[in-house]
Amino acid sequence: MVNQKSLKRFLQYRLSLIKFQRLGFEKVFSYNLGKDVGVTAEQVRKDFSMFGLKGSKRGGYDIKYLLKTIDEIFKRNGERQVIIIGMGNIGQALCNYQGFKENNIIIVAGFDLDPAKYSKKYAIPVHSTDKMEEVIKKNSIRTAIIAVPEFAGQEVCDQLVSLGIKGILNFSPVNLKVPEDIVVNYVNLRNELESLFYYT
Amino acid sequence: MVNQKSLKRFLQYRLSLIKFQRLGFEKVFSYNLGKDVGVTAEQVRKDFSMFGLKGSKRGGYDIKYLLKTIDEIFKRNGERQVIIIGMGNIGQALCNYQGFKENNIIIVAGFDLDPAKYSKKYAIPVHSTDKMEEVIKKNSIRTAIIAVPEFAGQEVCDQLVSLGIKGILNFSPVNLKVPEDIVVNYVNLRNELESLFYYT
DNA sequence: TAGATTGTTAATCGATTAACAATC
DNA sequence: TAGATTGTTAATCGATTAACAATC
Repeated sequence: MVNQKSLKRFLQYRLSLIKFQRLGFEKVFSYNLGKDVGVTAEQVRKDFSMFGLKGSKRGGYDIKYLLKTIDEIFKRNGERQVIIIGMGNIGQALCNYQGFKENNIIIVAGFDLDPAKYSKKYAIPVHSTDKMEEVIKKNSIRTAIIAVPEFAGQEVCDQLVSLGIKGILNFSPVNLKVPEDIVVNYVNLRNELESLFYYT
Repeated sequence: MVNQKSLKRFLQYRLSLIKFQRLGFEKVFSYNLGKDVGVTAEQVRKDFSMFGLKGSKRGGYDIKYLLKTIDEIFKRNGERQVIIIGMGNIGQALCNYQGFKENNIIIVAGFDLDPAKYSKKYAIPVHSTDKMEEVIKKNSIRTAIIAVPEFAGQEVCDQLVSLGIKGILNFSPVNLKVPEDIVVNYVNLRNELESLFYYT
């Protein structure tokens, strides 16, 4: 399986490439990108070669070509759909997050156990978790965000996997057990902040 | 400097220890903790020994003692104060985040360039960035959250460092250049989600 | 061409895991 | 005591970096 870290670097390369393009550049060298993103030039070349991105031994890399290929890697040309399970604090914030909308990531629906949340007051429709299967099948969803409390994390994860979800962004503070073809990215906001108090 | 990854594991050990305690246990072995948190028993023992946490060669580790020591590492006994720079979508969500409040992390104030945000409509007071110095000095703040757009990330970071901030939680998609005694934790929600579409 | 940069193999580095002596 | 677990040193592993031949 592909290196998750390098995938995330590609998204940073992309931002950097757009910057260079705006400045009028058409080509970049590995050390230009590396410096801007904060990695070595070797890392950039290694990442590119792993994904088959080719440069020219004199002229460096063509920005347009790189951007086009990176866009393909992340399916940026189509609409990218995702669902959220758990409409608490984090779930609600994410469904309003501009950073997703601006990058044609569509949050199709949210799911929650609490019927009080099925009203129309959110930016996305919110359903009972019973309807997960229906929504996933109808839209061929492959990607989901788990934003439920600790106790429900693994159970929700198991459901999602059984419904064909391949990639999970997990905000619950649980180490999820998943089959090896499923990818989980962990975000634990509390730990990221709290660990800094060590230095206080 | 201390390993950031191991610091974050300690916070997971803590959650796990609390679970064991609720179940009536007073002692745990390294393999109990490891299994629950999703790391090896060797990792647990290594982490503990790096921070000087001692167990008994027969009875394992004392839960109360571990929790007490971990609480000290993260200054959990006092009030832990932090500020947010950038009251956009992410900043607003964070200042309502229960996960912080429940763990005596206090967001003292938010800062933003937009005067329209200085009103009283948020859970925390929001000021002009001009007032950062005053607030940081008065409260002896050492920890800050950067939630500004890309273009402002580095500038805000430089300001914070010059005002004595030691730990930064950075939500802006920028590789921050900081002196080596400053610790930056990166959270890039968009990258974490978008990288999953590779598997779609 | 000469110089510069890519692409890839080898070396390094850091973190994780294995092994095992110490010992409760 | 015998058995089990810690604490730590050595081995492994994976990812990053260095080196350099290929070549534009």
